[in-house]
Amino acid sequence: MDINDVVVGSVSERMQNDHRNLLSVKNKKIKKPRFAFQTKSQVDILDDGYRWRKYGQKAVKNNNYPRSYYRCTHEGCNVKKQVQRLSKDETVVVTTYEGMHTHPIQKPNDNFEQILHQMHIFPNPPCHLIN
DNA sequence: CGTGTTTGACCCGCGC
DNA sequence: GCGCGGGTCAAACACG
Repeated sequence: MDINDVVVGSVSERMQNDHRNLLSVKNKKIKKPRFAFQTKSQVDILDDGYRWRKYGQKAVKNNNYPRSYYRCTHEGCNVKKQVQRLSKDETVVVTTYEGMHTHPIQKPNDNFEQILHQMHIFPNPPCHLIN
């Protein structure tokens, strides 16, 4: 995919509450970092340099396309990510990262630098919505 | 043979 | 208490 296809914007639709997120919010102000962004790509496999292992796939309401759940395969790195495709626009893919990587990238990827750069630009769009 | 995907079952919180 | 929606597990399978 082309980096130019990355759409810089916040996710309009609110993501589901995470159990752990609710817990941490309840206990403290600690909120798990959650970065969501949309990409315009034919393929929903966005390789950002990390190794992802799919652990689930569920259908989404109001959406004909399923949502895929991925987890970082690195030991001790419990970063999760879910990829969802909009039924409205098949070419738009919503990618939501959960947690932060604490290890170097395992796979060189030129696009990743730029994607990371894009991600750094955004704060946490749905942050206030989650809390 | 090691690693990642598929896919139905399972679990849990919530609303009725 | 039960059903449902959403998230995860894990065994079987695919592929290099």
